[in-house]
Amino acid sequence: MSLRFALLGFLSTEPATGYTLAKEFGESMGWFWSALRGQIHPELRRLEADGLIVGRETTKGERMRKVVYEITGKGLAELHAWLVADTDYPPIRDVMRTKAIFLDAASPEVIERQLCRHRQHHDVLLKGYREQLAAVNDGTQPRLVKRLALYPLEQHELVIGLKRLALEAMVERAETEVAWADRALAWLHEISDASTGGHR
Amino acid sequence: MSLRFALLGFLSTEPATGYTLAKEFGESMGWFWSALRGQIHPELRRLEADGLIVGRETTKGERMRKVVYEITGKGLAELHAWLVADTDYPPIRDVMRTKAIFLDAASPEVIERQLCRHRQHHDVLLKGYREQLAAVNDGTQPRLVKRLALYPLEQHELVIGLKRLALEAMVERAETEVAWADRALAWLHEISDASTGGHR
DNA sequence: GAACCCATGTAAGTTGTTACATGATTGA
DNA sequence: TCAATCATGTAACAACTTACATGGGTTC
Repeated sequence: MSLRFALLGFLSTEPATGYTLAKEFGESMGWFWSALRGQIHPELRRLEADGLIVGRETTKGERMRKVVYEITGKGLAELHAWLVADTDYPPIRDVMRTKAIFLDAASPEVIERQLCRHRQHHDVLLKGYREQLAAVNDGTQPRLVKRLALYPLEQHELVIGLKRLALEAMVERAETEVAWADRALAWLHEISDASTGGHR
Repeated sequence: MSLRFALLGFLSTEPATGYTLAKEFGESMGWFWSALRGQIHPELRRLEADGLIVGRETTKGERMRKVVYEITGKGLAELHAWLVADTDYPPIRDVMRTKAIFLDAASPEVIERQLCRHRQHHDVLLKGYREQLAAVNDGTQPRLVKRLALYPLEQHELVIGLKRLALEAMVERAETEVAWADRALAWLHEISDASTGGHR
């Protein structure tokens, strides 16, 4: 159910087309909630059917049809209800750790490779989140700028602070993963050295 | 596709019934990969159809039918192939952070409540993971004991180490979340105090 | 005999992925 | 004119949740 609210949240900052939303949910918005076009277009039609958004049909250039979606009062009310409601957390499904507990059946080389890739995966994410955070901190993050325009000055600290906290959480998580992989790799080398009889 | 491999992994330690698997994937195994009966029973039938496991029909007591599933050679080969293959990481979908960036539309009380619940959610998980980790460290974790029985003594350090690492990752993640929530709450109180004119 | 655990199974619905299918606009 | 980008949509499939439906075994 959360894509629905992620879309409403996005549209509560500014109207957008399905295409734009799909791009955003694969890019900046996708740092928190990702989704593909195949899911977004149908969801938008459902949101419109429920009266939470309205699509205004226009054209780009002469003939190119496009639909700009705007959030409605009812949509804002739904969004607020979701913000207040208890968050329901997804069930735990951790591929890497599930793999890790059965990786005793593989060679040290395979284990090492999996840990390196894990490190690399999260290192890429880490760089992305740090960039986003830097943009928030120097006031160049476009989504944040648009969101701030909706609020009076005395609220800006709250708006910025929440976005910063969200990004900091993602940074910290990625850092934790990288540090974990490094520690795991160090341990692996330690026990490999020991079992090869202390060669060097 | 990972439930398939989580089941194969479990069955590579010992045979089990669908019921037992469902219980495990809601309990100890569920600390890494959770699944419900409605998904497990059909998946077991698919695994059997593919020749990766075999179900041996027995009875409990006089009349109570039960099917104990065992992994086959082909199943072990599939499991090993998955261990070696590149892990594919799920797309990012973080409910709390998605909520956080739109929470500027809610009152400080709502924000505080969401952060408290977030802290509580992860604190409960943290306690669970710490218990599991303690059991691994003092050799009383039943799944680990069974897994160790499959390996010669000189491999035990590796088996234990991998399980410990997996649990440590979960502990660290939960700790990071709790610390984040605490920091967020402190920040929230700070800006609330400031905006109410420094009363006390 | 009541409560709780062991054990199986399925069907409907929701969410998410992948691939197909189409066409206009912009800029090099 | 070619490539990239803007724009829409759908259909098949895979993964997961929820609810229904049944019945034996064990223990107090």
